[in-house]
Amino acid sequence: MADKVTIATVARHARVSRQTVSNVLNAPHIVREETRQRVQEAIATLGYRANQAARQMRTGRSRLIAARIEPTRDGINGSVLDRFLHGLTETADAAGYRVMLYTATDDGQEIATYDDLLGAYELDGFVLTGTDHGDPRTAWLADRSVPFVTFGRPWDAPESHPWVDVDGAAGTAQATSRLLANGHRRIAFLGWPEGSGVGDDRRAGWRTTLTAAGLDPDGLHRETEDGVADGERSMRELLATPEPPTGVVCASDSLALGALQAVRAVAAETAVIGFDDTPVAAAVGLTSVSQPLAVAAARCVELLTGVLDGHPTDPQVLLQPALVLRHTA
Amino acid sequence: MADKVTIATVARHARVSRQTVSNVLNAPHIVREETRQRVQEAIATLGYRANQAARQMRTGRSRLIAARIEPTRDGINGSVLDRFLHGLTETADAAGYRVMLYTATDDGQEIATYDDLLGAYELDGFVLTGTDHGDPRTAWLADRSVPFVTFGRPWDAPESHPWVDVDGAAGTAQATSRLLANGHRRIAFLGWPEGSGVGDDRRAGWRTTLTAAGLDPDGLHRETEDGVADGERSMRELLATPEPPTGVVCASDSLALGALQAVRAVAAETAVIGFDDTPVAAAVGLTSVSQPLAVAAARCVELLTGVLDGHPTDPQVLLQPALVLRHTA
DNA sequence: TTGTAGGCGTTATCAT
DNA sequence: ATGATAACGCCTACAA
Repeated sequence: MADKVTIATVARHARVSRQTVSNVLNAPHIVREETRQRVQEAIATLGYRANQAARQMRTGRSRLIAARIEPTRDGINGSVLDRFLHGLTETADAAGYRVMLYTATDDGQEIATYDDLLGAYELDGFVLTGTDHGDPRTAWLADRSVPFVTFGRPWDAPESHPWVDVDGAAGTAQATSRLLANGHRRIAFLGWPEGSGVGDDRRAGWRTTLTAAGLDPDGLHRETEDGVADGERSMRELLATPEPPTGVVCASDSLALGALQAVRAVAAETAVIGFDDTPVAAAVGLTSVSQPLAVAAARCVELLTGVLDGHPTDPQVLLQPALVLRHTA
Repeated sequence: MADKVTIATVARHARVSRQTVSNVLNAPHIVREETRQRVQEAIATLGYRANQAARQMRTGRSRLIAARIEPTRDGINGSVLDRFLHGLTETADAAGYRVMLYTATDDGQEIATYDDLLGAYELDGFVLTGTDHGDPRTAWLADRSVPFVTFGRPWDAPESHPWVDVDGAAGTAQATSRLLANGHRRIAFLGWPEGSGVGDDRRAGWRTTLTAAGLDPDGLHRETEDGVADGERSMRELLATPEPPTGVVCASDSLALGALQAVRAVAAETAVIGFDDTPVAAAVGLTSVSQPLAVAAARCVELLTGVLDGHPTDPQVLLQPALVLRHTA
């Protein structure tokens, strides 16, 4: 490794004081143009980079944000997080921040990790994913006034902290409308047990759309855990009813894939729409609701850096999903 | 936020000097047991955490390693990286390191990022994925003696740097053997154009196994880009030959999924085996070769921290994949 | 507009 | 075995 280039090296090279170099970096407007040029040149030729550790010691800011990486549970929906993280890293980078990863198996452990991360690395902020009712993590962070954003609404208290989310109800409403437009009248919904914010939201979009069309949603929905097998089982049940649905909207691509298998097993023609537009959906030709993940990630970074850099933006962002049409509906 | 707890706070609380606290942390053996206990207690009650920035300034080490997150290209194979990153984060954590993310669109840009990261954050090391023949990135890092490990062999010079890889040839050999054991004699291979280390390796496993069984592999393989549509097209070609294969081994789950669709389209019974055991494979019941990604990640961290902490281990690790049997073979 | 002095929290060196 | 002192690179007063 070459000799370390510090602010002093640059100062010597540009024949100015260290302070002037620092000013060029942090307050360019107070430096005379000619001097600024000379310093910039020196910086470029020497390949100087401000040492973050030293800067952090002085300013207390690390320009680091943390995000959790989860153990691809079901696998199919895991790719959502993957794409979100990628977007996060790109946008953070552009804003001069870096993303640090951590894992946690439960909320308690995750909070302990916050403590660690904050103490050791003085992280500037957190991006949380998968929040739910009464999330202890947000309370902990808020108590200590640690800046954070969640990707996902706080279902209890919508205005309690900055968040970015995708309008799931609008997504399932779009899906349901699509089926209605195609002439379907008996449209079912496959989702998760009542009580999860995300799941209830997605079901609501389907329900209100059906109701608005003068149709009765009763008996046309099934609730299970998220999984291909669960989706298949539920769909079989629906297909076995006296008046089986001719179309089904699902809360996830996993459920949709299961539904699709059930449909094909009995050689039915039932239309199927999934949620998340995962690679699996693309691969099997499944019509699915797509979340704008890159945009969501970018908004998260904007919100966070806005707070950090003192130019806060509108703290709640609800993005609209889009229906990606393929072969199944 | 509560008052910052520094080494001085702990020292005062335990009625020792700052240096003694530091010694308890970094060289416990030279501190008298009784003193050590008292200091440990103070650390615990105060919730003290060594400030990494300050430590880094002094030692020049950040306890940070970097890994790239890629834009889920095909999507199906993207989950491989996802699972690898998760493993990386977990193992690094256990070893006292943190993972920092970066993105890059090409090798040149990635190298520029190394420069940034090294200059600004003094990263301790890198974990590279997806290396190929004559990779400029490894050369750059080696030139500057930056510690790094690759997940993937340097196909040119196997001993040039530490790496961890999965034996792809062994994987396709297993797959081929499985088909042979099931009585298949015409076993095809769907892979990528010659020239990629990984692709050639996987094809070699199939070829040698067939040859060893006294069978002729000629004309039974197709090379395309990686994608579901490509796999389907190639498989259609093979199925249209006078003596179509009764089984096919694929270099990826994407190709295998395409192959499966081609097979089903003509209502053939051809056995299909994929590679990577992605969630898609699990979802559609595709038999696939599974890479031990968590283990690979753990080995990468071991290799890297071994070098960093001065107890280097065997620098080349080749792991064995396993065949996951499902419905398609 | 530019230069000087001090300190952020830690650890290495040296002295006790 | 323990303590004092200096230094890592930077930034923020303040002085010139």
